Amino acid sequence: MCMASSNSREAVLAAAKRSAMARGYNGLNFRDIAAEVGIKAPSIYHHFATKAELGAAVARRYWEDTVTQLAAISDEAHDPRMALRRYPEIFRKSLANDNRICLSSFMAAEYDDLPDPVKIEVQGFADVNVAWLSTLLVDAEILGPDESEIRARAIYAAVAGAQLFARGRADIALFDTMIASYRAAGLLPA
Amino acid sequence: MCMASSNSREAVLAAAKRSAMARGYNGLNFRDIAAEVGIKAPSIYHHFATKAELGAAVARRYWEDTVTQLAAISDEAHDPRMALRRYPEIFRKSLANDNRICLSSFMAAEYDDLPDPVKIEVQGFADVNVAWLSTLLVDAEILGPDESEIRARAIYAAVAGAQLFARGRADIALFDTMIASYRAAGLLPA
DNA sequence: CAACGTCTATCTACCAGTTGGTCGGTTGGC
DNA sequence: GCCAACCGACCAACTGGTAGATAGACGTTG
Repeated sequence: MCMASSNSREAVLAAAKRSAMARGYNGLNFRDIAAEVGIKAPSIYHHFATKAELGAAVARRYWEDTVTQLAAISDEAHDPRMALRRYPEIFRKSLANDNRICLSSFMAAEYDDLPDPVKIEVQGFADVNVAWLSTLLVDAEILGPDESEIRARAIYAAVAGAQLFARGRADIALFDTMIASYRAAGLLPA
Repeated sequence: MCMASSNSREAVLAAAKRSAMARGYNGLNFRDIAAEVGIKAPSIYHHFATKAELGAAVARRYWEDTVTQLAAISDEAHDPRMALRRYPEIFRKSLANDNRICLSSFMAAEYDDLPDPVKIEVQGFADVNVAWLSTLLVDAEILGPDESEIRARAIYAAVAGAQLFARGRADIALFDTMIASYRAAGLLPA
């Protein structure tokens, strides 16, 4: 019995992503993923040669999905300020989804144990976030192009930090409070 | 051959702390710690009954040490603004020490896998940071007591986030840039 | 003072569970 | 008949943890 080629692969990728957002790269494990997908562990090797490869694929898919979400936000918004205002939504959604966090934060913590291909894809997530923020900060005329990237990095780190803090208390309201505080302080546009 | 009672216990605690700041609670492992201390793994059970107990002791010691460091900063500083300015130093030191990070950030990520006693001690670290920041924000007349705690939490999360980001690139200069950006934006007092 | 028991810190040897990964075989669609 | 997708059985490495023995420091007692 075999399903259409890509179905299992996609299902593995999706299950692994969910797991990685809750338990990190070290927490990823073939048996649990397989069980969730409804196949056996060795079958995963048919789609991914090693754990490192699976991890890299998960991280890559993660930032690709994020590009889509960010694009959706900028497209829907009437002006760049409005889009920037909605930025924290992405991080909020993870918390709302079983107290999970950004895969990139988790894996930045696990830095020492990460195979190189995984590291590269993890950095990709931060890169696309910073690029999006930087562009919008310029478009919204909040900062000039010379300062926007640095500020974008600061915003990304701060929002990710708030997400991590809220996870540690399993309290999403804390996340909202911190984002509001960033706005009040001037880090994020009000 | 046996050493004075507390020496090994302290050495285990110190080695475990270093390891936890690099590889988290899940990365803690009795054999490596024992090897670093110069004893065998089962000997650790003479000082700590379980891994959870060791983890909790490490986390507790961690925030106790932080209380000392924070107190030193406020004591040395001539005014509260000066003390606040030096706050990021603590996080910077971990990065300078082999790209390690705040144990509390790491364990907030590992939240799902943490035994309850460990969770409690980990939250203690954030608590003492927030309390210290909150007091100084009021003393420096930057904020009133009604807003200071919320802002303190935001600052803590932002600085921890910057630390995490910098670790993900193994680049301490990024940390400095982000802190500078927090100051420019108004999150931290300039 | 010597003999004794005791307590602490440590050891060696071992165990069961989990992990990433391998091997050889089966199944079913094209 | 071929090939992708899958399976059961297995393995070596590593994990937290246990059992039982040993070696030395120390106070007590004959």
